[in-house]
Amino acid sequence: MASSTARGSSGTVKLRADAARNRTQVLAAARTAFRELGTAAPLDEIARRAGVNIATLYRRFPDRDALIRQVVVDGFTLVLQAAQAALQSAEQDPLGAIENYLLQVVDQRDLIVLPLAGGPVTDDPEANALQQQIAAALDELIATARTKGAIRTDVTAVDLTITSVLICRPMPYLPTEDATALVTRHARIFIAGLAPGAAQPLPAPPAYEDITSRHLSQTI
Amino acid sequence: MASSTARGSSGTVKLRADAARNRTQVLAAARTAFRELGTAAPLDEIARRAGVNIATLYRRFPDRDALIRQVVVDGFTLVLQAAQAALQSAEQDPLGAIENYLLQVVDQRDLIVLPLAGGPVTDDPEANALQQQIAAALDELIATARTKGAIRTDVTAVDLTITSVLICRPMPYLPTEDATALVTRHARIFIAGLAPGAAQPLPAPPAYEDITSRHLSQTI
Amino acid sequence: MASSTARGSSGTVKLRADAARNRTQVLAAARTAFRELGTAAPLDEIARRAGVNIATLYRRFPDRDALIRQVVVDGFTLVLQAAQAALQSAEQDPLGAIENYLLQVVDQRDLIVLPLAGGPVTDDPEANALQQQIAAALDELIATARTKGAIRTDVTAVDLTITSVLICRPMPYLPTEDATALVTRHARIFIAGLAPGAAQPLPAPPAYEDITSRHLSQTI
Amino acid sequence: MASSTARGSSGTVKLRADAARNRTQVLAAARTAFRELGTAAPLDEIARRAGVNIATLYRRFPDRDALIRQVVVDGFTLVLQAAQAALQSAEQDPLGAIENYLLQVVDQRDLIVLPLAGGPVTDDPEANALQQQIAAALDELIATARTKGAIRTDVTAVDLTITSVLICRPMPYLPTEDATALVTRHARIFIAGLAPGAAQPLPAPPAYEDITSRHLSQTI
DNA sequence: GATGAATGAGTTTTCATTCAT
DNA sequence: AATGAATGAAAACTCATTCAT
Repeated sequence: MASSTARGSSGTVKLRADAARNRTQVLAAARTAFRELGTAAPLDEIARRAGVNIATLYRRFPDRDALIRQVVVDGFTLVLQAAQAALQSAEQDPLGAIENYLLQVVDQRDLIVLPLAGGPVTDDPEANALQQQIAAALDELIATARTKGAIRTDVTAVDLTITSVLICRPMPYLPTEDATALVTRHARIFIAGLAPGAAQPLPAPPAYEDITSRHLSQTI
Repeated sequence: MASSTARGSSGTVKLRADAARNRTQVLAAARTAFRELGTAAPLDEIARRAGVNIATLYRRFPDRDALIRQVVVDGFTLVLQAAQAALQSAEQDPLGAIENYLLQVVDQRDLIVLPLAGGPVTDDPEANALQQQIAAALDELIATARTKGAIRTDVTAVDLTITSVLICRPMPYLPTEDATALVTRHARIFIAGLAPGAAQPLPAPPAYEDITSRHLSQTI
Repeated sequence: MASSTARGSSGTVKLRADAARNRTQVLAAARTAFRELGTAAPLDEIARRAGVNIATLYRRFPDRDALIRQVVVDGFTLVLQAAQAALQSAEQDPLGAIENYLLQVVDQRDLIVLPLAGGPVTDDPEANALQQQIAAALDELIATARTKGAIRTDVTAVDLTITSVLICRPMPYLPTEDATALVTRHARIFIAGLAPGAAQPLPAPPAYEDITSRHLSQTI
Repeated sequence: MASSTARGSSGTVKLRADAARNRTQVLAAARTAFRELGTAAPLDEIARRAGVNIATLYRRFPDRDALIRQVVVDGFTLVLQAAQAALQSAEQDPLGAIENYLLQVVDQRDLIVLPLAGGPVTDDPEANALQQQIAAALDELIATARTKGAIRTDVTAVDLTITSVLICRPMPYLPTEDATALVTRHARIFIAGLAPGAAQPLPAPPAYEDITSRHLSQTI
């Protein structure tokens, strides 16, 4: 999928084997470079890490934005998979399903580059579509849990969204294991806070529409 | 303070009025530029936003690092104040004190630029000192709360630290109010999760020392 | 004028002496480079010829277009001066005035870089204004000459315009003197052809409006 | 001819049908690209316009020069045909023959890419030969006309040459019909100026030898 | 014979930093 | 103290050319 095809003017096309390999390597290098250096990371540094010539990078991704977009789409795909996997067990164990979702996001946070300081994600249709699917899945997850009385009634899918974003923010100067350990703890405490009866009611979240499209496309 | 003095070879000196004003403006511009563009934001862009010449910026801050350092120190100062303020009420209402701390950080998150992707904070003695004071205050806050049985026993000051970091991460493409609303909700749920009896015990956090000094100076 | 001022967002500003000198040199270098290599001439080659750093060139002219535009405007200015000078003697000697105009353009053709292959002139207001003044002056020149019966009645100002363009086209691989000699002869024959009674009536020219604005701005 | 053969080490060879078609398309694309963008036009842009792969272009034309050379030779061929056609009627109507020549050049100017700013034509034997034949034909045309007293005695074949060059210069930003109309008028006026008795004697042209070979090969 | 792909060598453009006013 | 200006070095981007399929 993302790793072996490219979109041209006439839809998705199959790449030659070596080209597909290069494309994958560039994306992997971009992912880590973006996390370490921000989305303004030098493109030739990315090419170097990927072991390809800078012009090869440009052949696959005509500009920085195209590269960012694909990295983001790849990340969104993983998030969607986590959400859909969680839905499987939502009926039996709603809170556990939410926990599974968040912890899976934590585990894969190195691969999930949500838009960072330094560069917007333009309105990419693929990203937008994924985003809506994620929202739908999280909505269902929350609805199921609420129906079963497994979570506070004032928690919404938006809260899972923003938590996903925060969890995935890179912390470049912490060793990966430490960052993961800290974020895991954070997620666990957050999940505990989802349980009903615990606390004061939450203030109203912004309307989902207000943070969608352009805006949310930037942050998850 | 930070806005009207500068450290030279002979210690802190009083600036001329216009110079002090320029310095303040540069710091404000840097703060927002860092949040929007990352700490690699062009220095002349910062000068432009501050309405001063690039050479004037250089006169105040010999290099990018000096500028970052001061912005971070200003942010740390605010965090420390929030922590110390919270300590005042810790005896009477420990969980409320923690809540006060976190919500105050949320409220001021626009002013708190904790180190971002794109540039490390070098070992600044002033930043390090503040960081230790923050750690001490949060330690005391947690200790008091734990003694009073107001929080789960497996929660530590480190959890407050990492939460502060996550809360303050910029979300450049969300309108400020929306970002704040979302983060506020996140903080409230997290705080609820701090209450005792709620959940499964947490995994052990990394040793505080492991994430301190160079490392933590980068992430809080 | 063009050599010592620059237009910023707040109108025309006086340049520092050294900056003005650099600006002039860059324009001179651009003029010849454009004639020799086309408007796609490497900008660093132009900077080199001007004896300034490439970044200095960019400081004065934010992109290639700005540079082209100014070179064109400078050329248009010379053409306008030639047309207005010719008007002085139009009453006494109409055909001689036209001849003076064309031969003056020939003489200065090295300084007159009318838009060349390789780069459009965007709709620059200054260029457009000059162009209209040129058209007005040539119109008057032709009208006077026609009234006096000094030229064929089917000749129009457009014919002078297009002739100016052709005359000024660079011939990079001819020695300057040869090119000038050849073009001078060409102009003289053309002028002879303007006399009345000589030849068959010409086919109608395109409407002036049709070749004005965007279009004519490209060719004179 | 030019469109269906290629010169290899063993002389001219017949191309396979598809190869010949590709070659023709490349030449046509090159012709327009050169007129629009100058002879420095990107080769892959030319390949794109021709609908062939860049490597296919290279197979036919080993370098840019070979491509330019063929385009120029094709143009020279058309010019020669026009000159020779004009010679047919030179005896009966000398001035009409000259007019026929120039107007035919005007009509075909889109197909005639005489060397442009941006790149020299190397000394191609085929081009040189054509050029000499053109010069001979124009010489004869002028000689005949002069003998018959149909033109001014100070006009030479060089004047026809330079006029041909000027006429053919591309005016990329004018609609083709407008450009042609304007140039047609220009040519008609010029032709009128050729008639005897009209004007002051012209200054001497540069010696034919001085502008021949390398130089003239660049400009006609 | 044709093409997708890769690359090295430019060229353009930006930016941190220093200098002269 | 502040600014306009200049510059070297880096980064973005393009393009001619060759190679493998």
